[in-house]
Amino acid sequence: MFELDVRSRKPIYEQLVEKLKQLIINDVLKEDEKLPSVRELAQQLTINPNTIQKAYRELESQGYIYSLKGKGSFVHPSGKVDNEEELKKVREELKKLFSEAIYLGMTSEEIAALLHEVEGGQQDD
Amino acid sequence: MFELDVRSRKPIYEQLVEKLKQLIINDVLKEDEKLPSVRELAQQLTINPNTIQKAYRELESQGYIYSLKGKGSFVHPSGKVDNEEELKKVREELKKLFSEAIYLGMTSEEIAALLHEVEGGQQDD
Amino acid sequence: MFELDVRSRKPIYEQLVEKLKQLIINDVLKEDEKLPSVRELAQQLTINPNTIQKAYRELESQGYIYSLKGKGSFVHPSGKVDNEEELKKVREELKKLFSEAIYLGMTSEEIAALLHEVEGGQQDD
Amino acid sequence: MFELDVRSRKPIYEQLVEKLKQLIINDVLKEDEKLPSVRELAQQLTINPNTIQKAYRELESQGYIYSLKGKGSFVHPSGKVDNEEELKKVREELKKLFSEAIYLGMTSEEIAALLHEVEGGQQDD
DNA sequence: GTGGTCTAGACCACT
DNA sequence: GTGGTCTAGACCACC
Repeated sequence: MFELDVRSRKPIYEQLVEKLKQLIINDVLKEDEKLPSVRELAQQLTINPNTIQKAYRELESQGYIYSLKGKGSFVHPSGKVDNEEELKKVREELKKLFSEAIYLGMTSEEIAALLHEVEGGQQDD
Repeated sequence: MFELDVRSRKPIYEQLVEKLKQLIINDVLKEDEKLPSVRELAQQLTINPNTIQKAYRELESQGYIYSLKGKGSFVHPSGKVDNEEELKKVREELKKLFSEAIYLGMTSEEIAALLHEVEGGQQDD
Repeated sequence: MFELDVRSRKPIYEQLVEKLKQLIINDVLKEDEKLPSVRELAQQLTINPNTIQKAYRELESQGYIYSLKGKGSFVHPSGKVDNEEELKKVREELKKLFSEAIYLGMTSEEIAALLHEVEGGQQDD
Repeated sequence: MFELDVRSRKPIYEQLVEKLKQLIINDVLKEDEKLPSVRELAQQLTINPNTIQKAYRELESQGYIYSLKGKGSFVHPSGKVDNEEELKKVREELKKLFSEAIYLGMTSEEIAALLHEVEGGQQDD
């Protein structure tokens, strides 16, 4: 399903969160689709189930998925994502990254090009 | 000078690195300007000097400052920052953030507006 | 495993970095092989664990090893070492050393012989 | 006469030692030629005289110069340099650098080319 | 007085 | 049990 870089200094559960977020964002995992079970995914990735558990908990608290006891975890419909807090974080991050990119020599045209490249490849809901 | 969150999961020295990077990028700390001494900053922030030094050392290895025994630490002239590796990381980060921002409902116009806001406020060397 | 000179003006952690680099370069420590744990090595060498960690951290930032929380530190596969910057430094060092060697009376034949001696003893990946 | 990089993490007196060594090796400073006086050089480079003093002391102990009380410091005739100890160090350094260069991807041909380049540009006594 | 190194010892996060 | 962070406090090298 996806690759984790065990060599990264980033904790595995964080990598999992990011990867799953990307899958949801890019509509590979559709609204209300069931995610693989903790045990299943743990076996597939040969990773400790606790680590998967932690990633799912994080995704839930960020509003990307919801869990039903005894049934599993599911993708949260995007329109309903509780996003105010997340949006604020993203805006702050963007501002920080923009100034860093410019400092390192990128022009705003290059940055905008990158934006439109991403925009083009993404499915809107 | 700035606020640190000692309770954050993010290590203090990393917060320091980020804050100082921002000050350098936004030209608050100018080329070859002296940073506060390790001990001085430690006292100001009521933090252990070793922690400050760890941050300074990281900034040095990333090319943002240089340190002279017996003299102090200084802002590295921006033209000489080794940036190829850093730039690659920044580009990846931007792409990830763009897709996340769009997913959370931002339009590319809003993002572009944010970019130009940052661009306007930044002093070129 | 190796000898350190605690009396040297060269810091212990730098001596450690050099020794470990040599072991990696000469393929004594193979790709993805686990290095001794920080505490283990500290005990073996009767040196403070923090000092070992400083060395490991430096090796990591230079691309020679990677560290995983809770698992240990491992040799980075050589193909992936970021080497452009390092190579530049090495070339400068070589030129300086060559001129010094010649000044002290070595012939270029003697130097070349030394080179081939090293070359013969080294395992390529 | 020469440039010192105040931004280098290498102590200034060590930079001085290296620069002067290079001048002697490349025959810019000839046998028995008088070096600039400590005070003179200190003023030229706007550097503390103690720092110059320390560099001269180091060069003397390595056999590159000799000092006459009240007269100044002079270049040691190269044939008479006490070089056994230095040579041993240089050989060790060369071996270490060779293996590092090969590890980073240089071929022995490239290294040899570098050697002959240096050899060609150097004046033998 | 400045940065840099080292120790001893505590506590946390991850697996 | 592993690496990572942080503190407190000592000592050194450089200018």
